[in-house]
Amino acid sequence: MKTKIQNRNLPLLLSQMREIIISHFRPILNYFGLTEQQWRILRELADTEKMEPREICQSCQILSPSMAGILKRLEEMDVVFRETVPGDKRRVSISLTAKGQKLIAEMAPLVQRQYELLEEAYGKDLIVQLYQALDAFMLQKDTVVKRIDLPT
Amino acid sequence: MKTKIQNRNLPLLLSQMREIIISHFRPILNYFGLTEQQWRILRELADTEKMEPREICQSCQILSPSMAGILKRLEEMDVVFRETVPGDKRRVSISLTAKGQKLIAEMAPLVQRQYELLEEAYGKDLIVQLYQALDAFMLQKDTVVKRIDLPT
DNA sequence: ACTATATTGCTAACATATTAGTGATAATTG
DNA sequence: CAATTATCACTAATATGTTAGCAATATAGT
Repeated sequence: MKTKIQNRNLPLLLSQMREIIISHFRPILNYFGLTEQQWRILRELADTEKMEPREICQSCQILSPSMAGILKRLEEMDVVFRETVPGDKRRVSISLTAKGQKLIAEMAPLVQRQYELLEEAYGKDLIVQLYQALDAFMLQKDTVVKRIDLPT
Repeated sequence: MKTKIQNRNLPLLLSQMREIIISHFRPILNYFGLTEQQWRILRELADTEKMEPREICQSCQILSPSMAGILKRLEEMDVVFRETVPGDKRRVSISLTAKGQKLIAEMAPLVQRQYELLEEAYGKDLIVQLYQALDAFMLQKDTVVKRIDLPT
């Protein structure tokens, strides 16, 4: 036996990479009492203003069932609010409250400064190279990939 | 107000990238009744034979408290077993059972074939570029990065 | 109009993540 | 040797991930 997989584990490599980066920002989030998911959502809302849960799910890599609980807590924290979409009673729209905008404004310079420190430490080249590789891939993200046949 | 973060969200970009890749393998894992974490662990064990929980946690990006439950379930599935390390009664060692090795042997060719399909679809260049960027970063992963001062 | 289907957000149940903390053991120090 | 500290695996509590499925509403086709 003793089978080994010949290919490297690309998803794991990406997870490890992400962990290295996010570890430098986690202290900031913790300081403001936010979880990673909460911060991801607030940050998207800062860029896009109004978003519907489904859109937030897609861009923030969070599933709908998780989103329900997270949004509920963000509402209780009074940093986001929801309003129904006129003309479609199923849909709702999420936005930052004034308190939420104030929070973003307070965190933004700290986050940006930490990104600068990251570039200083690793060198701008490495970071740029990584962004380029990721962007090149993302441009083709809708490429159709064949799926292997699974035994029935 | 209306503050925006100037930098792109690198951790999110890496998560999205990972999701694109892993989505092509998830059907294989599901077919064999494995979760992503379970597969990650089995795959590492296939490469390294004996590993202690702490080592698995590090390489598989899983925290110790999660590991306890995951290993318990893998034991119940009879794909791994644990033995105590002689000379240190705190430590244990995890290995694949015969059944676990058989499972790996069965899955390996399917996983490898899917990696090939991935390369065919996206082009080898894109994949190589991505590996190079990640590897270059990983070589420097122990670089010391300054941390911003958080307001007291 | 009427039916069938799709979409949206939600809940339930279970698995895993996250953080803090525990008991047992080992290593270190005085 | 005794006392302190560190390490290791684990548990507890809560948050989120994952999968399946539901009710309400919207859309398309007849």
